[in-house]
Amino acid sequence: MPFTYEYPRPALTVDCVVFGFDGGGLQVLLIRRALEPFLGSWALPGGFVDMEEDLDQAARRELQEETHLSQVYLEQLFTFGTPGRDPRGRVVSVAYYALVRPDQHPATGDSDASEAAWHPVDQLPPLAFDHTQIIAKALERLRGKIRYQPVGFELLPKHFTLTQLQSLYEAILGRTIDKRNFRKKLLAFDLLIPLDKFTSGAHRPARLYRFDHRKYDTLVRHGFHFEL
Amino acid sequence: MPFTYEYPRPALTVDCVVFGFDGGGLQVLLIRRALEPFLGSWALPGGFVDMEEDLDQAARRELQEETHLSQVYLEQLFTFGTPGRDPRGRVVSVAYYALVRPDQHPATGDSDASEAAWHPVDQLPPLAFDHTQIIAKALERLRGKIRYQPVGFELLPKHFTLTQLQSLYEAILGRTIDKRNFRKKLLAFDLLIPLDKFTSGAHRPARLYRFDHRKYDTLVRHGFHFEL
DNA sequence: GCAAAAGTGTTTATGTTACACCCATGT
DNA sequence: ACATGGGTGTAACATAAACACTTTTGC
Repeated sequence: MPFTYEYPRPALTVDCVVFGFDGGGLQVLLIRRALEPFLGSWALPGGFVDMEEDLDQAARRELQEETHLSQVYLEQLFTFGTPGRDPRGRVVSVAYYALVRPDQHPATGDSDASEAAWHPVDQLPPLAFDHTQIIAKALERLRGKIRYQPVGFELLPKHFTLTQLQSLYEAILGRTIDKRNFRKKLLAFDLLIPLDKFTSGAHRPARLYRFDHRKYDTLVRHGFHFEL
Repeated sequence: MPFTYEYPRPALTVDCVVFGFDGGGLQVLLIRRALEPFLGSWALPGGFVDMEEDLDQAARRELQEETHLSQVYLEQLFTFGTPGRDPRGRVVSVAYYALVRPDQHPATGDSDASEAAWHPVDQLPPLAFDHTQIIAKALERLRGKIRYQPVGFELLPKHFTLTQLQSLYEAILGRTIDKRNFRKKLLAFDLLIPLDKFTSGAHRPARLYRFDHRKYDTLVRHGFHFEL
């Protein structure tokens, strides 16, 4: 069947808010724009959606192309379409957010053409388009989500210590948490598998754990609800 | 600045999942399609986004045009863009969901050209496009949202009884709730204003309440978090 | 032996659940 | 007077919060 709509069409893009955690604060991955408009400004990785690809695919492709990231946790965030958000004309953007583990982080100041760099979420430079707003919305979503879904693990190495996990929660939620209560509560879910592996370094070694995705999925199917 | 992108563009539409509550179960407002494809099928109200209008505006306009609804609670849900979801070609749809009060309900079997009718969410007819999926996603979102944001009030008359409110929660959450505990908890928020107005009818009159939106907004600004 | 981070239990306060009877009205 | 839905409190239980010291390592 031929495609016969006569309506004018907005351009359609995807943009990705990529979150990372370095042990200290939450970071966002930005690229320097190599094209007008906003040439040279920091911006979210993203670009035009191809005619035959799904929206998620478009987001993954752009991430790959502009930041060399693949295999990340990715979720649709919100669609931004206010007329005027792009100086060139009507552009509607489907925004996504991604969570990447430290071991997946591309080096800041990557050799590639499109320079990508991590920026602390609370000290962002001026950004192209409405990307500041998009990041604000992504942060809000992440803050809400982390409390009732175990997405935090996507920001940590596969093997992590309870202290790392706690620091992550503290960084995202923006408040301190009692160590004993935190550990008690998380271990009570019985979703963290203790490993026979420990950190080494200047101080007492800490036990490493991994998150039991399989068990979590099974529990969810049986109506289980993770909460903080 | 002229608009110079050379990329092919998907068509862009909005679709609205309109929820209503009649005291029994949760309902969705559907229209019969007056055009191909899916002529005569039930579908969500929706249509093409104009070049100069915001996405929310487009959703409100389509609601007005197809169901005569205005002034409803409206929120963006998700953007559906899988190639093939529309037999005519690539169409990306930004889905919204709306909550309407019983006193705003358009009469089922409206006189207008586009026939609109309420359908119980758990007994939907076959729908056009991927609208069944869109409704499923909207329901999921509503179920999640009602527990931590006081959106339920948008589905009730401005003045309502505690029993109505409880029935609504039971309908959406799909389980029964203890009457005394429910009332205790809700009244403890101190966000329901008791009125000097009562229902009349066959039995003991029930006190009417209204939700204190102002106070809620103020509390939220001070970090308050409504939950169940 | 000291600095630095890891690890561990108990008590108290708070919130959640379970549960049964009387009340006001229309017919 | 009876049928129907409206309205109310308390005790048991479970969950969350507060809180301080010992352990292990590298230097």
